[in-house]
Amino acid sequence: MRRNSEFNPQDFLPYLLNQAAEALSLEFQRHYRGQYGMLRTEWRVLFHLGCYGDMTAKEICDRAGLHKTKVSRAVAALQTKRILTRRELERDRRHAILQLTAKGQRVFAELSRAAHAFDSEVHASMTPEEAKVLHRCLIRIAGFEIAK
Amino acid sequence: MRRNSEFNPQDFLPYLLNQAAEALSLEFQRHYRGQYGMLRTEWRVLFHLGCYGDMTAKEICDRAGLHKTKVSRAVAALQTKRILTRRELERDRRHAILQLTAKGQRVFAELSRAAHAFDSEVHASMTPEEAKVLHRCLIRIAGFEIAK
DNA sequence: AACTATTGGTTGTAAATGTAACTAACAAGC
DNA sequence: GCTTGTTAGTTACATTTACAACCAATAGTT
Repeated sequence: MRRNSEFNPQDFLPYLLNQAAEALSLEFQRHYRGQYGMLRTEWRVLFHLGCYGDMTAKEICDRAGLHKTKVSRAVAALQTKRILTRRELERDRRHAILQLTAKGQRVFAELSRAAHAFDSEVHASMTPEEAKVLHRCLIRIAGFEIAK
Repeated sequence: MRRNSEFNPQDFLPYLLNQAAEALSLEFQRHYRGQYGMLRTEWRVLFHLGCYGDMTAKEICDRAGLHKTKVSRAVAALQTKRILTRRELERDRRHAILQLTAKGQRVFAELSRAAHAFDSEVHASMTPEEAKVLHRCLIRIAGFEIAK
């Protein structure tokens, strides 16, 4: 079979985007996985709680665009790791506010520093203007929905 | 717990990149999954064979950055779907050249068109210069390795 | 030829994910 | 109060993926 020269994987945005995302994720994973045995979803939940403060699982789902079962399991795991605790609301016992423990805050601080450093390292490979354009495009794409 | 205002998920490149990649992948998945019941790795294998012509599983692994077990299973699945066939080399019976069947070529042509259309749609949300910068940055990031 | 190493690829099994069904708490209508 | 609906969250089960062990073919060494 002959080669199709009109199109190649690197020019297909979903593909390229995935390669790039995977490269960075794999690399950064070493920090939360290696040091704390956390999974990606756990790190994300921790990240959100650390950045935005206490909130319910539902709020994390909405903000992070994660499915509730994923969050549910991540929360359970973080709980057994003594990284967060749940506090039920008396006025509505369906809700539970999640909050980081002292340990959770330390871990977040640590990973947050690592994330910062990592981010800087990646940004070092581009100019400030490139970074700005990249950020803008990604934000736009992340909110991409079926326009049809 | 109080909010950490110095940093937020949207500013962390691996996170943002993941959100963007997932948004596009989920969206495009409808084409290969819905129409042909293919998994992402299968679509990738098909994509590579369609774009670059016949090759061995190993070559797909290297080009696509996929693990051999993933490719092995995707190839098996595509084989039972009559999308590709394997032809063993006489000079080295460890290798098998994978090639698309007529059906495989039709499916590739179809999905390739869809990919093109999808790509254009995404690019419509940015200027040509933005697209160029985005592409350049992603290529660079996709090749990102531990520099330490 | 016999012995080890390497390579291409597959298979087995555990971990992780997605989907749907479920429970419990509350809300609204009657 | 009782039914119906909704919301927050969990659990069960089927797919998918990751990781390691494995097999078969070849290459390299003696």
